[in-house]
Amino acid sequence: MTARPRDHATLRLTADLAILTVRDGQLQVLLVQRGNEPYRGRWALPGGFVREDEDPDAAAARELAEETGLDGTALHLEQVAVFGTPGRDPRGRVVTVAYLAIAPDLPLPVAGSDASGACWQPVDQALGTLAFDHNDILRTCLERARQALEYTTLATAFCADAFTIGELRTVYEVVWGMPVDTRNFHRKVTKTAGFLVPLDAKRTSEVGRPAALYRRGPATTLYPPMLRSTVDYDEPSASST
Amino acid sequence: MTARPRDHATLRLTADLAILTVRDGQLQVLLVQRGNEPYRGRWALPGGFVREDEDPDAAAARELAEETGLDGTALHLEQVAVFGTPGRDPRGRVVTVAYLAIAPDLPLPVAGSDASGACWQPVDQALGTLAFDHNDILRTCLERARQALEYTTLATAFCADAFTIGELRTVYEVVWGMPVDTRNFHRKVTKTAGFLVPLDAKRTSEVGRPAALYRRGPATTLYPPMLRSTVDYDEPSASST
DNA sequence: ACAAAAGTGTTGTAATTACACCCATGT
DNA sequence: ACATGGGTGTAATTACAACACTTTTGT
Repeated sequence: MTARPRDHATLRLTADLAILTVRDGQLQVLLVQRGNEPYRGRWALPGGFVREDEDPDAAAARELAEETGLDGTALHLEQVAVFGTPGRDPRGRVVTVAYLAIAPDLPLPVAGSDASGACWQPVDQALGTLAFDHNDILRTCLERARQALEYTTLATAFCADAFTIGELRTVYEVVWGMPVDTRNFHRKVTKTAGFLVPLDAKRTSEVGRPAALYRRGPATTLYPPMLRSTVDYDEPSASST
Repeated sequence: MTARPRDHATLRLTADLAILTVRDGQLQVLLVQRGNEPYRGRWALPGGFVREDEDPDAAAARELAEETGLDGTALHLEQVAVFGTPGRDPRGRVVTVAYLAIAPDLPLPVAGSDASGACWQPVDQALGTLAFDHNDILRTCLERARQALEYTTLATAFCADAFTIGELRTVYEVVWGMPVDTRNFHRKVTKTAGFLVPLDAKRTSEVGRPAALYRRGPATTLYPPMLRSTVDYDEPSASST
């Protein structure tokens, strides 16, 4: 309990975001290009320092709003994990809180970003190329997102205010990377109370029968869950095994 | 990207632990009594500062070993959430990483603790009385534990090396706070591949038929999950709604 | 008419629930 | 003998996977 000198090293805290969306039938993540050393010119997850009188969650919401140009509170944002291995940032002792954010397919090419460049990239393409330990962070956030689709109504966060069941199904297929039976999916989501609220409108696309439009319902959890055929749920563990 | 003065406030990081166990048919948590201001004399979750060249996960494992007197790597330990609201600690800017740890019913009354006192307390009794924001932290960890019992084999972490199915069932009943059908539970856990490994021994208690002994199997996930009748799964969200 | 996507029906199977019932031990 | 907890059998119910099939639009 007595504070010995090395017992309370001061450090800096950042909030890094994995902002995911579905664009062009792919799962994409918002990246910024680093303008300074280290990793100058490399792509990284957007993020920034937590300010002196700021809650980490608030810092994440602020970053999210800055990067997307949208009101961050309108988007899904959740804490995922802390990454604090010494040496993970060459500039010194920096611990980061990783956040998962979900955005609908934004029309804008991301304005107002404070980095030298920002763009959406397919996660498959981004994984393995990122600066710092951001590949690990992205992988962890991806796993969280895949899991959340099973047990929660998170998938609707990928959709605009009004969406069709086909669009929602595409979210599942893209995030999980596997096909989902259209017929069973339709029944499942329409019969889960509170998942979808039907609207009195239809959307007619280029081809095919017009689809009914829905908006998000009040439910946040899915019971029974929407299960993937191949199950590989793993509880995040901090044990040093 | 340019580092303005207030953009990288330095702060101190702690790791706080909710160490849970089942004792006397109750879910209990390990608490320490604070020896210094603030909250002197109040009970709090064990924890401590993350050292200068230490990973937060390693700090948690170290604290766990100190408090329980056991090798921390033998116990289940997982990151749960970050609590960093400014003002949560009157001593200054302190952000904490909350960890959930699970221990079997330890025979020792916790030796070697560095706080002025340490003891197991029923969580029902502890909730609402703790120092700092530890009530919130404990509640969050509890919810995580309840959830993990559904989808993972975490319950075995509450048991000693060898245990009976009845003991395992008690864990579920105590953590969930609801009765579990003995017959169906037995079938469920014995038919889930990799959950339990039968031992060639039986334990005969004071009364009743001797029960077969088992040890943990290699499985970490439960499929299909062990579902509670009343479902209230809620994904932790950091959105400032 | 045809292609394409939306949406409904049906059937076999897996899993859960809610029981009744038997087994092995100490007193 | 009987109480107590361990363990098995069975039937009704629910949910799901895998299909065939119909509907509604644009070309």
